[in-house]
Parts: sequence; C-alpha cells; structure tokens
Amino acid sequence: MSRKPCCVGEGLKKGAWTTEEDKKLISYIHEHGEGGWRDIPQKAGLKRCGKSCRLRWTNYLKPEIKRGEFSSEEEQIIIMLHAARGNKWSVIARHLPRRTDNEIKNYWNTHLKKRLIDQGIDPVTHKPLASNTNPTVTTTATTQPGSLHSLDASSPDDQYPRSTSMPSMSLPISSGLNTVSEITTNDGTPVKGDSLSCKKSIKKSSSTSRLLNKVAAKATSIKDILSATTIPYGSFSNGFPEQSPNEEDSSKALVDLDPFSQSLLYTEHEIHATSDLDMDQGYDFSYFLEKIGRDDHHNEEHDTNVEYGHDLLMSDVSQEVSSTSVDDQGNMIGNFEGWSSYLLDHAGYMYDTDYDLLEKQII
DNA sequence: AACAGTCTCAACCGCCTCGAG
DNA sequence: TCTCGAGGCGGTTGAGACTGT
Repeated sequence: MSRKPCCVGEGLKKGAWTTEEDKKLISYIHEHGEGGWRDIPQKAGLKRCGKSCRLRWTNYLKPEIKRGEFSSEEEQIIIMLHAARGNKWSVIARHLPRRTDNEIKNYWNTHLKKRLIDQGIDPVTHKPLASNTNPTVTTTATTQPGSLHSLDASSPDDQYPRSTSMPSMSLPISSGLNTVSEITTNDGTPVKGDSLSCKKSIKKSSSTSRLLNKVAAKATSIKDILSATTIPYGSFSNGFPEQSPNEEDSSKALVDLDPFSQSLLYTEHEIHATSDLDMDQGYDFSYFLEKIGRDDHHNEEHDTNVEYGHDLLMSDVSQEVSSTSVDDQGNMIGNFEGWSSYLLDHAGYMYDTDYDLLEKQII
C-alpha cells in the first residue's frame, strides 16, 4: 500500500548538490518560476528527482532565505511555539520570516534542545525535569537581570532556582534589555571564534523587540491602572500558580495575582523595572506572551502543555493580531495595533472591565 | 600528525494532505 | 466517492567539519 517513491529512476543523483547543479536550478526557476517540480529536473538538465530539486530550492537556494545565526527573538519564538505546538516546524517557520522549517528543526535539535536540558527543562514537555525540580523553592528568587532566563548553555542547571509554580519553562529575557554579555571562559578570558552558541549570547535590540516592547509598555500601563484595584483572591482560580494566600504575605500575593505582573519567579524588582519603561531601552515581550498564555489557560480548557505565551503566536490567535512579517530590511515586524488590541481584549476579559473605559485610560 | 569522538546541517525517506479528474 | 499525484511535513541519516587526546 506504500506509495512508490518519487525518486526512483536510473541515474538519478543523490547527495550533496554541486555548484553547477545549483546554478542550473536557480537559472531555471528564475526563468520559469517555481512549481511543476516533477518536470524541472529534465527541463533544467539535472539528474535529480523533482522532490530533491524542490527541497534544494526551498531550503537552500531561495534568495529570500535568511541564513546564519538565530537572534534571541527568534529563539524565543521557537521555544514558545515549540512548547505550544511541538515539532510543528512548518508552523514555527511561518512566524520566523525567511527561516526554513528545516533550519529551525536543525537549530532546535542541535542547540535549543540541549540548552533546555542543560537548564533542567524537558525539551518535550517544557516542564522542569523531574530530577531538577525543587518543590521547596517559592517566590522571590534572586534574579540577575539579563541573565536569569537567557539560554546560556554555560549556565549550570542549578543557577536559577525554579519555583514549582513558575511557568513550565523559563524564557530568555535579554533581547530587549540591550544586554551585551561577553562570554568568557572559566578563567575569565573572552571567547573568540565563530562558535554559534557564543555568538548568540551577544544580545542586541532589533526592530522586533522594539515593536513588541511598545506593546509591552502599553500593557504595563494597563497593569498600573488595574493594580489600583484590589483583586480578591479567588478571582483567578485557574491558570495561576497554585498557591495559598497563607503561604505568602498578602501584598506580595496580590502582585502575584496580577495578570500583568510577572510570574512568581519574575519578582518585584523586575516588575518595578517595567513601570518606567523606556521604549528604546526595551522590555522583554516574552513576559507578555507568557502572561497571555496563562490568560488563555484561564479562559479555556488547555492541556498541560499550554502554560505560557504560545497561543498568541499560534495561528488562530495570531490571525487576530496579525502574523509576524518582515520589513524591507529583513527584520521581523509585527502589527502593533493588533497586538495592543489583543492585550486590551484580554485585560478587559480577565477583569471584567469596561473595555472602552480601559482603552481610554490607556491610549 | 594521526586518530577517535562529537557536532552540524544538508539531504533523504516515507508518510500525509489536498486538490484535480 | 474514489484514485492519483504533487507538494508538504517531520524524522532520520550521514558526510564533512570540528575538537580533544
């Protein structure tokens, strides 16, 4: 019942493509366009099967393909979407303009997966690995801004104490902080060379983070407004950390229950750091994606995998807020209004707040 | 220098989806 | 409704590069 492989045929070449073959394929597609892959090899004078041609073109030769190191923003998106959708590389690739699913898949398997494991996070479930879970750790973890959630492969597993009630995985936060972290060896000398993992630790701001930071700043304003209202316990019975008020002082617990505050692990100094946001200084949007993920959890029935950030980037929701796109410089851009509206919608829903009034106060 | 082990990623394989007939 | 085939997708492989001894 198995289908006959498309690439059966005498004299069909396999393996690495030569420059000459690439030239032929590029030349043909430039002249005739994509499609009709079955006929392309013959017409282009290639001893390859059509499928091989298509893969070579879509994964490697296509001019708009972006190659090279992944930005921290891209890493965040990959991790969040992977948590939400698993190994749906094509879905993830749709949110990373100019990246191919194959490249993302490779990057995940060779870099991100290992880093998550190094941090004690199960790359499949995105939850803390059982052996590394420390149920005694609660709130107010001492944080080091710019380093807490960065996926630094050199970080020891126990460097970042994890609350049992924290999101199922930590997210890199450094992208919006303009943090330039020099990677050093154990003796303190800077690491040179072209190691991908080293390069990736150099954080820089981008148009993506700036745009999303604006949304984050707006959402923080929502938080400031809403935080003036006392929200009784029990208002958020689902989707929030399981924690009894008796276990924490009430003022802190209130912060913890604020849907626009950070998770339990993302402690007060980080929250305060957002209150006087500088658009250019940035703010890491992953917090908001995470928060929104919790909101989704609050609103709907979700499986255990759905705990942070992801649904915003999932196709259904991102249709609301517009998918990521790319500007003429190749930078990822988002729909600011769409994201803002989405955040506002969630704020209104969560607090049963008058939407119009809320929006007037914010905008 | 030589070798072994590890890593990276382009390419392949086989199954799935979907549209055309 | 069924069949077929093109294209899409995710898992896996293996050649070459890199690193350590």
